Amino acid sequence: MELQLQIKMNEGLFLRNPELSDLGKKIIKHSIIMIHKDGFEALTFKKLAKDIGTTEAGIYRYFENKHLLLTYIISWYWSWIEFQILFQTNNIKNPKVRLKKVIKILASEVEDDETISHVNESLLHQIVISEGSKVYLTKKVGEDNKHQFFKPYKDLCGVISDLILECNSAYKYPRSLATTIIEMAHFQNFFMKNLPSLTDFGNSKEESKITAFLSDLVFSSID
Amino acid sequence: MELQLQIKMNEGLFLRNPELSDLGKKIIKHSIIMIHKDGFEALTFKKLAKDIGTTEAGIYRYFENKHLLLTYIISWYWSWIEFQILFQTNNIKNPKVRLKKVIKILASEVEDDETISHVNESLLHQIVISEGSKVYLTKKVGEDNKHQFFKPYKDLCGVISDLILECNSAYKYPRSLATTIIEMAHFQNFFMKNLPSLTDFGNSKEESKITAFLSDLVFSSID
DNA sequence: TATTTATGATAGTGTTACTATCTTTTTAAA
DNA sequence: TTTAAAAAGATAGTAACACTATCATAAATA
Repeated sequence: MELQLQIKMNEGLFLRNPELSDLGKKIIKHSIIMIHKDGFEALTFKKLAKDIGTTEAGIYRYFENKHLLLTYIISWYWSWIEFQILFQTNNIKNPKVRLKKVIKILASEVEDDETISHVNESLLHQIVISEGSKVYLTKKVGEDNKHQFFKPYKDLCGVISDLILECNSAYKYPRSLATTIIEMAHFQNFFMKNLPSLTDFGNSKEESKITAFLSDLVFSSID
Repeated sequence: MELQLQIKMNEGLFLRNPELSDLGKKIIKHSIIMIHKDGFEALTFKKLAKDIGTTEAGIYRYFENKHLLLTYIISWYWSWIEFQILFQTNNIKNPKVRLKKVIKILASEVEDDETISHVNESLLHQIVISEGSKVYLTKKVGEDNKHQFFKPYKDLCGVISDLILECNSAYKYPRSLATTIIEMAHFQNFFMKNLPSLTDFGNSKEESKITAFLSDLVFSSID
């Protein structure tokens, strides 16, 4: 059996769908590699083009600018993570066990998804940690939001929020707690690796401790 | 009685100390206004110079580049907030009451500090919400950290962390909880105003609800 | 009064973020 | 198989940006 997962992306993010051609997939693949290596600020379409073996114009035919390219790959990640969560928690009846699993998925290194060869999910995960918030921390948030560019993130937040309510229907802040889990899973990871004194796991650098912290935080609140 | 608060800034952040001249203060003042208006990405030294009535070179004599200028004003903010916290919680004996007050200070609009005329703290607060994390979300974090550029943020984290331990000396994650409070005070504010469905206070848009959420989160954890 | 220091004015350079155009190759319909 | 349409390659060009450099002038200080 050979399955292929295809994530349907918002059409406003691209000019030509990168999933439908070799060049498109190369753009995704190499932009992930390059952003991971030197950071988003250092990415230029010229360098990316050279890396791929095409020209600047070639990339502009797929993405209007680099911010939309970043928005694309980050959105893709959120959709993919939502699927991972639905898949991996599918058979778990107990909502608390499920929520615990969700926290773990969000706070752990991801394993590469072999069925999608043009995306290195592990690198992408690290990009989301250090560049993810730049997608909405702009003056154009409102506009981008109108185009529904943040729907995957919101959907994920919705899934977690519902799960929180399943654990405790009386809890008053399910959405804010959901975003807190998502953002902190990443921020604590970034701090642990880069500014360790801002966390309590700077020495060990074990991701399992982030899971422990978040679980403690969440279940203290909703129990 | 006339007091003047002066925050001693890390000397690596500037080439010439902006606090010591008219031009320097104008750079701070107008960069805050401009970043608040159009966002950090849109800021250029040329536009800033024109606004002030000087030339590009004039600004380069104070700051090596715009990222260091941002780092400067954000650091300044964290130092200022730490002072505000120490000052406003000075007489409060009960650590829980004090921690509650700290959460409120972090999550509320700031009032302008009239003693420092070249800084509009209220605008600066909004800048810290939407641009603050960009200061460390770069490939140069490690290097900047070595230069101690993040000391004010870390100091604030330390103050809050100590306070958490005062409330409950057995709590295992005081630092991570401190950064969670700081970051979430800002993120929830940003989401509330820009992507309201990610929070539970999107309709009312009252900052007091963020305080309520964070208090609930924190005191559930440490009690 | 002499000298250092800060500022102003102007020019120049390499790079980035595009836009445009024209040709060649690939794909798909007739 | 031919034809036309779509995608990709090649190249050029532009405005803005992030600087660096230089020289003159004004202000502060010794």
